[in-house]
Amino acid sequence: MAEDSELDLPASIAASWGLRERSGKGPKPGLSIDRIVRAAVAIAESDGLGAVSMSRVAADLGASTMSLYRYVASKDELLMLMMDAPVAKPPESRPDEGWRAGLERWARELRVVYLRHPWLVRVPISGPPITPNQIMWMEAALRALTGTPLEEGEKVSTVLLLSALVRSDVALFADLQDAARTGPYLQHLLRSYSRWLRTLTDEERFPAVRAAVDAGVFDEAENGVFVEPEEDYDFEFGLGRVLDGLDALMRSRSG
Amino acid sequence: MAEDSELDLPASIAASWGLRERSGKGPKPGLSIDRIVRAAVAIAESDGLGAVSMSRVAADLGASTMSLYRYVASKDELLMLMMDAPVAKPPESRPDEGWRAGLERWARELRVVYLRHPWLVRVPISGPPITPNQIMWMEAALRALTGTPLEEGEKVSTVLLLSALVRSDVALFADLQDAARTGPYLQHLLRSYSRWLRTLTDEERFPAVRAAVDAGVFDEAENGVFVEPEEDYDFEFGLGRVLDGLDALMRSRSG
DNA sequence: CCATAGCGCGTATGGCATACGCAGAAGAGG
DNA sequence: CCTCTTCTGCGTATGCCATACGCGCTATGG
Repeated sequence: MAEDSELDLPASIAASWGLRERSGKGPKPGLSIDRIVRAAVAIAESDGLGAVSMSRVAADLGASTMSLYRYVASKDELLMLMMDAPVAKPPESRPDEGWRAGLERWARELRVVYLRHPWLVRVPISGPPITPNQIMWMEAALRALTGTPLEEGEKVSTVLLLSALVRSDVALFADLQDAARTGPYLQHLLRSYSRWLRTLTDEERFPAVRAAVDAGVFDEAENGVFVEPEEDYDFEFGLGRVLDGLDALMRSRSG
Repeated sequence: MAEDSELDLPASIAASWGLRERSGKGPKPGLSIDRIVRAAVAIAESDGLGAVSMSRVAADLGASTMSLYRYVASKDELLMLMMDAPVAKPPESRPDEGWRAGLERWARELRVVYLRHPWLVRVPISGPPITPNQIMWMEAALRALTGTPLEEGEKVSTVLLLSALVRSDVALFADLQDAARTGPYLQHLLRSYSRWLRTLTDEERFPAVRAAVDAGVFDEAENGVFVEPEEDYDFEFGLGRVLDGLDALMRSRSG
């Protein structure tokens, strides 16, 4: 009864925090959570998240499908662990830089990680983060905000806001990549998005959308700009606005 | 060759824009896209997006599974149409209110719609919006920004940013609802999130997270606050920051 | 009146996650 | 050394799922 709260965390998650004791009995395990997660990530990396099935992962490891369930209770658990793997270590905090530079760097680096693994935004999220690396990223962002006049709740809200910004930005890129994989059909649809939008929106009912379309805002996808989004316009704009808004709040408090 | 660009839009999407001519031949259709979408939405509403299958939709309509494919080319298409249905009509623009009040109202109303239909954030998005109501919401937001010193691209970025804010906020609520549906297991896990976070994070490696936990930031889920989030703290904070950031940018330009 | 286009749907295929149980491996305690 | 317990890999089976295909029918335009 003393440790009942210990027991209801998924076993593999507990393992990722290093909280499992091997009983030493029984046969030596032929696989490991780590190898399974790595294999699953490799599949997502090359063929997209949709290609990750228990049978495929097992086949790539030369094992049978059901043997995976000795290590992972369900596919959902595997997905949770997959989300934790590629984010690796968050950026170190530099004491010399202010909160703004710190958050900027944090958000940009998170975005780079997500861009390298676009399938991350496709994992259906089921609850707040509990895996180690996810928490470490949160720690890094919160650390950049220590010493600011924000309340704790506001700091967490800020981190959520920045994460949402990164995820939504990368989602646009993931769309393009998925489309490219699915075949030329969706790809063509995306490329002609601007044209379609113009066809469907008449000047009377959609003047504002038309203005944006005619200004060429949606032509990015038609050229290749979207495909190598090292420095993305949308993202930098959103990041700038959010940080400006934080700056305004802090100034109104400290001064 | 003149109309080739007309042909590669999914038929049901074209129908939702009112672009289909019925040929009048053949038997009378026993179903309609509208009824199918409504039935699918009803299922998502009551049992979650995961319960929406072609067979379930057909059964609820008293039809066979395959008959649905006469109206909808694929389940993905159905999902697209489902996303369009509940957002209905966006708020009307009020000429007397400024951009800030307009965007505030827009974001809050969008959030209310999403909160009423939390499954919306669970639909895997596959590309930019093309359905009529989605575009009308975009129009409404862009309209609130006409007359501001923002460039067209910046206006669109702003709308994307606000949508991301709404979606990420509602996603938290959707987690809770899904957990409640899945059974008491996940529900309990979510309720004890704060406790778990505290157990897993030691003071040395996670001082900032600990500070937030100890300040009670994550206790919301433990009480019922999260469940009736009519006015949510995170959301209003994020919205305020983004609008403040926009305000700063506009001031720096117009003055 | 009949060709044709649109309709409903039965059947079949190939995928998926995963429950269950068996057979064997290997350390633990006597 | 023996046996019991625990853990392993995995074959089999269940019940979902989306959807390709083709047949029989219907109603209308020519």
